[in-house]
Amino acid sequence: MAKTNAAFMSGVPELLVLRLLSREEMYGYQIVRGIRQATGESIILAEGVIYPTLHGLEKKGYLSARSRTVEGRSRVYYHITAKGKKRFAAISKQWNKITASVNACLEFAYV
Amino acid sequence: MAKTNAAFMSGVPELLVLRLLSREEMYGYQIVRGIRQATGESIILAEGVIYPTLHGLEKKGYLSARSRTVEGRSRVYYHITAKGKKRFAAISKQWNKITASVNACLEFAYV
DNA sequence: GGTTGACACCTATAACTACTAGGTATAATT
DNA sequence: AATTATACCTAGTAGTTATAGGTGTCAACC
Repeated sequence: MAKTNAAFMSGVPELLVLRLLSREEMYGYQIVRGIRQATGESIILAEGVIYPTLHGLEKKGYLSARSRTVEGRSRVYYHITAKGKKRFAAISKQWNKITASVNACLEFAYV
Repeated sequence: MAKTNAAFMSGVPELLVLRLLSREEMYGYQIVRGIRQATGESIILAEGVIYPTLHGLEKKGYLSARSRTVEGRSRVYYHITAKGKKRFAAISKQWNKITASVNACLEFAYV
Protein backbone atom coordinates (compact mmCIF):
# COMPACT_ATOMS: atom_id res chain seq x y z
CA MET A 1 0.00 0.00 0.00
CA ALA A 2 1.05 3.59 -0.08
CA LYS A 3 0.66 7.17 0.98
CA THR A 4 -2.39 8.97 -0.41
CA ASN A 5 -5.27 7.41 1.43
CA ALA A 6 -3.01 5.32 3.62
CA ALA A 7 -4.42 2.65 5.86
CA PHE A 8 -8.01 1.53 6.31
CA MET A 9 -8.44 1.07 2.58
CA SER A 10 -8.19 -2.68 2.17
CA GLY A 11 -11.36 -4.02 0.62
CA VAL A 12 -12.75 -0.55 0.07
CA PRO A 13 -12.23 -0.34 -3.70
CA GLU A 14 -14.11 -3.60 -4.22
CA LEU A 15 -16.87 -2.53 -1.87
CA LEU A 16 -17.41 0.85 -3.51
CA VAL A 17 -17.19 -0.44 -7.06
CA LEU A 18 -19.79 -3.12 -6.37
CA ARG A 19 -21.93 -0.55 -4.64
CA LEU A 20 -21.88 1.87 -7.54
CA LEU A 21 -22.52 -0.84 -10.09
CA SER A 22 -25.42 -2.29 -8.13
CA ARG A 23 -27.25 0.91 -9.03
CA GLU A 24 -26.42 1.24 -12.65
CA GLU A 25 -24.04 0.25 -15.38
CA MET A 26 -20.93 2.43 -15.36
CA TYR A 27 -17.55 2.68 -17.03
CA GLY A 28 -14.20 2.91 -15.29
CA TYR A 29 -13.39 6.55 -15.68
CA GLN A 30 -16.89 7.40 -14.51
CA ILE A 31 -16.39 5.33 -11.38
CA VAL A 32 -13.15 7.12 -10.60
CA ARG A 33 -14.87 10.48 -10.73
CA GLY A 34 -17.97 9.15 -9.01
CA ILE A 35 -16.06 8.07 -5.92
CA ARG A 36 -14.18 11.35 -5.74
CA GLN A 37 -17.38 13.33 -5.96
CA ALA A 38 -19.48 11.15 -3.68
CA THR A 39 -16.89 11.39 -0.91
CA GLY A 40 -16.05 15.04 -1.42
CA GLU A 41 -12.47 14.12 -2.32
CA SER A 42 -12.09 12.27 0.98
CA ILE A 43 -11.47 9.08 -0.92
CA ILE A 44 -9.60 9.26 -4.17
CA LEU A 45 -9.20 5.96 -5.95
CA ALA A 46 -7.12 6.63 -9.02
CA GLU A 47 -7.41 4.85 -12.33
CA GLY A 48 -4.48 2.64 -11.41
CA VAL A 49 -6.60 1.27 -8.57
CA ILE A 50 -9.99 1.10 -10.24
CA TYR A 51 -9.07 -0.57 -13.52
CA PRO A 52 -7.27 -3.52 -11.94
CA THR A 53 -10.15 -3.84 -9.49
CA LEU A 54 -12.67 -3.99 -12.32
CA HIS A 55 -10.62 -6.59 -14.18
CA GLY A 56 -10.30 -8.69 -11.04
CA LEU A 57 -14.00 -8.54 -10.28
CA GLU A 58 -14.84 -9.45 -13.83
CA LYS A 59 -12.46 -12.39 -13.71
CA LYS A 60 -14.18 -13.64 -10.57
CA GLY A 61 -17.57 -13.39 -12.25
CA TYR A 62 -18.88 -10.53 -10.14
CA LEU A 63 -19.00 -8.16 -13.09
CA SER A 64 -19.57 -8.42 -16.77
CA ALA A 65 -18.26 -5.97 -19.34
CA ARG A 66 -19.25 -4.72 -22.76
CA SER A 67 -17.80 -2.06 -25.03
CA ARG A 68 -19.95 0.75 -26.21
CA THR A 69 -19.28 3.90 -28.15
CA VAL A 70 -21.10 6.86 -26.66
CA GLU A 71 -20.78 10.46 -27.80
CA GLY A 72 -17.93 9.52 -30.07
CA ARG A 73 -16.02 7.86 -27.25
CA SER A 74 -15.28 4.23 -26.74
CA ARG A 75 -16.06 3.06 -23.25
CA VAL A 76 -16.08 -0.23 -21.37
CA TYR A 77 -19.26 -0.52 -19.37
CA TYR A 78 -19.49 -2.89 -16.44
CA HIS A 79 -22.59 -4.26 -14.85
CA ILE A 80 -22.97 -6.41 -11.77
CA THR A 81 -23.94 -10.08 -12.03
CA ALA A 82 -26.13 -12.12 -9.68
CA LYS A 83 -22.97 -13.55 -8.19
CA GLY A 84 -21.67 -10.02 -7.76
CA LYS A 85 -24.78 -9.00 -5.87
CA LYS A 86 -24.29 -11.84 -3.44
CA ARG A 87 -20.70 -10.85 -3.04
CA PHE A 88 -21.68 -7.25 -2.37
CA ALA A 89 -24.21 -8.35 0.23
CA ALA A 90 -21.54 -10.43 1.96
CA ILE A 91 -18.81 -7.83 2.06
CA SER A 92 -21.05 -4.94 3.00
CA LYS A 93 -22.28 -7.02 5.91
CA GLN A 94 -18.72 -7.68 6.88
CA TRP A 95 -17.86 -4.01 6.53
CA ASN A 96 -20.63 -3.14 8.96
CA LYS A 97 -19.58 -5.80 11.39
CA ILE A 98 -15.94 -4.80 11.46
CA THR A 99 -16.50 -1.06 11.61
CA ALA A 100 -19.05 -1.50 14.37
CA SER A 101 -16.61 -3.60 16.36
CA VAL A 102 -13.77 -1.17 15.90
CA ASN A 103 -15.99 1.75 16.83
CA ALA A 104 -17.09 -0.07 19.95
CA CYS A 105 -13.45 -0.41 20.95
CA LEU A 106 -12.70 3.20 20.13
CA GLU A 107 -15.63 4.68 21.94
CA PHE A 108 -15.68 2.63 25.01
CA ALA A 109 -15.81 -0.69 26.60
CA TYR A 110 -13.38 -3.45 27.07
CA VAL A 111 -12.41 -5.18 30.24
CA MET B 1 -3.47 -11.24 4.26
CA ALA B 2 -5.68 -14.24 4.75
CA LYS B 3 -9.03 -15.73 5.45
CA THR B 4 -10.18 -15.29 9.04
CA ASN B 5 -10.99 -11.60 9.19
CA ALA B 6 -10.43 -11.00 5.50
CA ALA B 7 -10.57 -7.49 4.11
CA PHE B 8 -11.19 -4.19 5.88
CA MET B 9 -8.47 -4.91 8.40
CA SER B 10 -5.63 -2.77 7.17
CA GLY B 11 -4.56 -0.34 9.86
CA VAL B 12 -6.91 -1.88 12.39
CA PRO B 13 -4.31 -3.70 14.51
CA GLU B 14 -2.32 -0.51 14.96
CA LEU B 15 -5.44 1.49 15.72
CA LEU B 16 -6.76 -0.92 18.33
CA VAL B 17 -3.42 -1.49 20.01
CA LEU B 18 -2.83 2.23 20.40
CA ARG B 19 -6.36 2.63 21.64
CA LEU B 20 -6.03 -0.02 24.32
CA LEU B 21 -2.66 1.26 25.45
CA SER B 22 -3.85 4.84 25.64
CA ARG B 23 -5.92 3.69 28.59
CA GLU B 24 -3.43 1.62 30.50
CA GLU B 25 -0.22 -0.32 30.30
CA MET B 26 -0.81 -3.82 28.92
CA TYR B 27 1.13 -6.86 27.77
CA GLY B 28 0.79 -8.65 24.46
CA TYR B 29 -1.17 -11.69 25.45
CA GLN B 30 -3.56 -9.48 27.39
CA ILE B 31 -4.14 -7.34 24.31
CA VAL B 32 -4.93 -10.41 22.22
CA ARG B 33 -7.62 -11.49 24.67
CA GLY B 34 -8.77 -7.91 25.19
CA ILE B 35 -9.59 -7.39 21.52
CA ARG B 36 -11.38 -10.72 21.28
CA GLN B 37 -13.50 -9.94 24.29
CA ALA B 38 -14.19 -6.30 23.48
CA THR B 39 -15.45 -7.18 20.02
CA GLY B 40 -17.32 -10.31 21.08
CA GLU B 41 -15.08 -12.46 18.89
CA SER B 42 -15.94 -10.33 15.86
CA ILE B 43 -12.33 -9.35 15.52
CA ILE B 44 -9.69 -11.87 16.41
CA LEU B 45 -6.15 -10.63 16.13
CA ALA B 46 -3.90 -13.56 16.94
CA GLU B 47 -0.54 -13.39 18.63
CA GLY B 48 1.19 -13.60 15.29
CA VAL B 49 -0.42 -10.28 14.41
CA ILE B 50 -0.18 -8.49 17.74
CA TYR B 51 3.43 -9.19 18.62
CA PRO B 52 4.87 -7.92 15.34
CA THR B 53 2.58 -4.90 15.61
CA LEU B 54 3.86 -4.12 19.09
CA HIS B 55 7.47 -4.45 17.96
CA GLY B 56 6.84 -2.21 14.99
CA LEU B 57 5.16 0.46 17.06
CA GLU B 58 7.94 0.36 19.60
CA LYS B 59 10.53 0.71 16.87
CA LYS B 60 8.73 3.80 15.57
CA GLY B 61 8.72 5.31 19.04
CA TYR B 62 4.98 5.09 19.60
CA LEU B 63 5.34 2.58 22.41
CA SER B 64 7.86 1.82 25.08
CA ALA B 65 8.33 -1.59 26.70
CA ARG B 66 9.51 -2.95 30.01
CA SER B 67 9.71 -6.44 31.41
CA ARG B 68 7.99 -7.25 34.64
CA THR B 69 7.39 -10.43 36.56
CA VAL B 70 3.85 -10.60 37.88
CA GLU B 71 2.35 -13.56 39.69
CA GLY B 72 5.34 -15.66 38.86
CA ARG B 73 5.06 -14.90 35.15
CA SER B 74 7.38 -12.84 33.03
CA ARG B 75 5.55 -10.32 30.90
CA VAL B 76 6.48 -7.49 28.55
CA TYR B 77 4.38 -4.45 29.33
CA TYR B 78 3.92 -1.71 26.77
CA HIS B 79 2.86 1.86 27.37
CA ILE B 80 2.11 4.59 24.88
CA THR B 81 4.49 7.52 24.41
CA ALA B 82 3.64 11.15 23.68
CA LYS B 83 4.50 10.49 20.05
CA GLY B 84 2.19 7.48 20.15
CA LYS B 85 -0.67 9.60 21.44
CA LYS B 86 -0.26 11.97 18.52
CA ARG B 87 -0.16 9.05 16.16
CA PHE B 88 -3.32 7.64 17.67
CA ALA B 89 -5.11 10.96 17.35
CA ALA B 90 -4.10 11.14 13.69
CA ILE B 91 -5.13 7.65 12.69
CA SER B 92 -8.38 7.61 14.63
CA LYS B 93 -9.30 10.84 12.89
CA GLN B 94 -8.49 9.22 9.59
CA TRP B 95 -10.47 6.13 10.52
CA ASN B 96 -13.52 8.29 11.18
CA LYS B 97 -13.09 10.17 7.95
CA ILE B 98 -12.77 7.10 5.77
CA THR B 99 -15.54 5.10 7.38
CA ALA B 100 -17.87 8.08 7.21
CA SER B 101 -17.13 8.52 3.52
CA VAL B 102 -17.61 4.87 2.74
CA ASN B 103 -20.84 4.77 4.70
CA ALA B 104 -22.09 7.80 2.81
CA CYS B 105 -21.48 5.94 -0.44
CA LEU B 106 -23.13 2.81 0.84
CA GLU B 107 -26.21 4.49 2.19
CA PHE B 108 -26.95 6.94 -0.49
CA ALA B 109 -25.81 9.74 -2.59
CA TYR B 110 -23.58 10.04 -5.55
CA VAL B 111 -24.25 11.53 -8.91
C1' DG C 1 5.72 -38.74 37.46
C1' DG C 2 3.82 -37.49 33.28
C1' DT C 3 0.52 -35.22 30.51
C1' DT C 4 -2.42 -31.63 29.38
C1' DG C 5 -3.77 -26.97 28.96
C1' DA C 6 -3.42 -22.13 29.86
C1' DC C 7 -0.15 -18.51 29.88
C1' DA C 8 3.36 -15.74 27.49
C1' DC C 9 6.53 -14.77 24.19
C1' DC C 10 8.55 -14.99 19.35
C1' DT C 11 9.51 -15.14 13.95
C1' DA C 12 9.72 -16.49 8.96
C1' DT C 13 7.04 -16.90 5.20
C1' DA C 14 3.06 -16.40 2.44
C1' DA C 15 -0.51 -13.91 0.52
C1' DC C 16 -2.99 -10.12 -0.50
C1' DT C 17 -3.95 -5.68 -2.37
C1' DA C 18 -3.64 -0.70 -2.89
C1' DC C 19 -0.71 2.71 -4.79
C1' DT C 20 2.63 4.79 -7.82
C1' DA C 21 4.13 5.89 -12.06
C1' DG C 22 4.37 5.25 -15.94
C1' DG C 23 2.15 4.48 -20.93
C1' DT C 24 -1.35 4.87 -25.23
C1' DA C 25 -5.01 7.10 -27.86
C1' DT C 26 -8.94 10.19 -29.09
C1' DA C 27 -11.84 14.35 -28.77
C1' DA C 28 -12.52 19.00 -27.36
C1' DT C 29 -10.83 23.31 -26.13
C1' DT C 30 -7.71 27.29 -26.15
C1' DA D 1 -0.71 23.90 -32.70
C1' DA D 2 -0.79 22.85 -28.15
C1' DT D 3 -3.07 21.74 -24.19
C1' DT D 4 -6.61 19.65 -21.47
C1' DA D 5 -10.05 16.25 -20.55
C1' DT D 6 -11.61 11.84 -21.58
C1' DA D 7 -10.75 6.89 -21.49
C1' DC D 8 -8.23 2.95 -21.22
C1' DC D 9 -4.19 0.03 -19.57
C1' DT D 10 -0.19 -2.48 -16.80
C1' DA D 11 4.25 -3.47 -14.36
C1' DG D 12 6.32 -3.05 -10.32
C1' DT D 13 6.52 -1.53 -5.42
C1' DA D 14 5.51 -1.66 -0.92
C1' DG D 15 3.03 -2.05 3.10
C1' DT D 16 0.48 -5.27 6.13
C1' DT D 17 -2.08 -8.92 7.83
C1' DA D 18 -2.49 -13.88 8.55
C1' DT D 19 -0.66 -18.44 8.86
C1' DA D 20 1.85 -21.70 10.92
C1' DG D 21 5.03 -22.89 13.06
C1' DG D 22 8.36 -22.57 17.39
C1' DT D 23 10.09 -21.99 22.65
C1' DG D 24 9.38 -22.06 27.61
C1' DT D 25 6.90 -21.75 32.28
C1' DC D 26 3.36 -22.88 35.55
C1' DA D 27 -0.73 -25.24 37.45
C1' DA D 28 -3.81 -28.94 37.54
C1' DC D 29 -5.12 -33.45 36.85
C1' DC D 30 -4.76 -38.46 36.45
